[in-house]
Amino acid sequence: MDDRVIRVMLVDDQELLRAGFRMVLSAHPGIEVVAEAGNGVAAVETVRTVAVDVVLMDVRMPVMDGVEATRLIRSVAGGPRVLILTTFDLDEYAFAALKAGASGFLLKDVPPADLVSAIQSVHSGDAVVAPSTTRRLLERFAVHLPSAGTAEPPVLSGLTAREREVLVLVARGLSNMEIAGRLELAEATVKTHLGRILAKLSLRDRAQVVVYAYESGIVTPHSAD
Amino acid sequence: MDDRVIRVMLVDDQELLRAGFRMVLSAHPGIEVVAEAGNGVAAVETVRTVAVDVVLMDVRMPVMDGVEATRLIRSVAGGPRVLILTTFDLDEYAFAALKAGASGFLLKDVPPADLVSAIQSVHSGDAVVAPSTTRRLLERFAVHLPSAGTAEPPVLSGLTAREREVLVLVARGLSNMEIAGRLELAEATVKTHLGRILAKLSLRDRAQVVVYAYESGIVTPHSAD
DNA sequence: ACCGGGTTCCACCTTGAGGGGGAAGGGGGC
DNA sequence: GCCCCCTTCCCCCTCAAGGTGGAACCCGGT
Repeated sequence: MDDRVIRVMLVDDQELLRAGFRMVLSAHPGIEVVAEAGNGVAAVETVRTVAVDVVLMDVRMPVMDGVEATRLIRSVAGGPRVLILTTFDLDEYAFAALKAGASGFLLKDVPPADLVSAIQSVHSGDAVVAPSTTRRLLERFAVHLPSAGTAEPPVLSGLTAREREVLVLVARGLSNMEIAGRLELAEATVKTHLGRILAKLSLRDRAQVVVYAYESGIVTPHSAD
Repeated sequence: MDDRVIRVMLVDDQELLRAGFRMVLSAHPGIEVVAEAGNGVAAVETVRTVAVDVVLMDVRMPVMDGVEATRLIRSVAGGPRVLILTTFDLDEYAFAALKAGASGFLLKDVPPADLVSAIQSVHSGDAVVAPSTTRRLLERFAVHLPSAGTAEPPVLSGLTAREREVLVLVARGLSNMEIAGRLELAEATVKTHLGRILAKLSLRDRAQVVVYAYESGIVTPHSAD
């Protein structure tokens, strides 16, 4: 059914990431990267002139985000199918993108083999969802939560880069000493960062940090590290 | 994480089909077929005596069908996960099986490589759905339909009822004193229970309890209480 | 009657966690 | 240069947390 190669477009604001995907995909004879774009507007314009089968689309981008770009691309008949790529396993983005017409949803740390098969599935009209997201999807489906909910944004905005690193490790259940070892810091430094995390997020102790991390989607059950 | 092989049980009334699956799976060193059954009743009895990690379950079977067998198998704590296999892409069966506690749903014509990765995904706690079914699932979800939900929480191995109560509150970020107040207990009692929880689950502190609770699905993000 | 497990609570002890306060280097903005 | 913020690390202090051991009660099975 697939005699021709699948023509893929990469849409992501990070060039480095696009380069990585291009390298992975170019290793496969059945796939060819025929176009790239750094934001949603460029992506929508490109699919008008270049023949594309599948779009790999980042969610977070400047100018126009992936959800809106997906909606515009899918609004055109015979247009390419869109496969969403994100860094975090955020359900809100996933569902918004799927409602906008995306055919699937994958994490950026997807193994190359899975990426290829996902592209093939999408191209043949099927939908794919990252395993970890599928589980949540099924849970929502089976339990049928009130849903439709507009979940709150992950407000870790006030946190510095270092603090976010510490937060993630706290959320994995590590002690201050273990975190210090992992980040090659003194325990005192870790305690300083953690103290600021607690203050900024209005949390009391590390256990609440773990709760916050899961509830906000910063970490997700069974996500690769 | 997966040093041991994954122990699989095949449940299908057609011997020929079991033989086919057994051959495919035996080619993989990470998977071992340790049991087989020709109907739901036999399957339920077998999982009581044989250690099984993943059950490949047919839906249509004499005596007891796969949906009911799945429900019974999943009602036992620490029981194996169930992956549903069907010949036709019938949504009704898929959804019924998923509601009964199945971790996934595949067509019998699944490529061997996909079957193996599906078994591994299910074994590691993720859910898998055949691509074509995923698409229907998403379509249904996008419209969000109503459905009668029977959500049963996963039962913990070894933990007593009281310990599970304490565990849930710990997983919500409460301190020992707060838990004591909520359950109308002395703090000493809460500490006793928590101590046993830590010992039984091989955890170090309450932060790891929170991680465990989320990872095992005892508590889930966005759940109203 | 006896035993075992669950639940409740106590006292005692040790340590990691968290808060307060300070200090020093580096880098970006003005 | 100066200031601000991030990052790094220190000391001191307090207390919740976790570990150990013991005890009492109830209930169900032997």
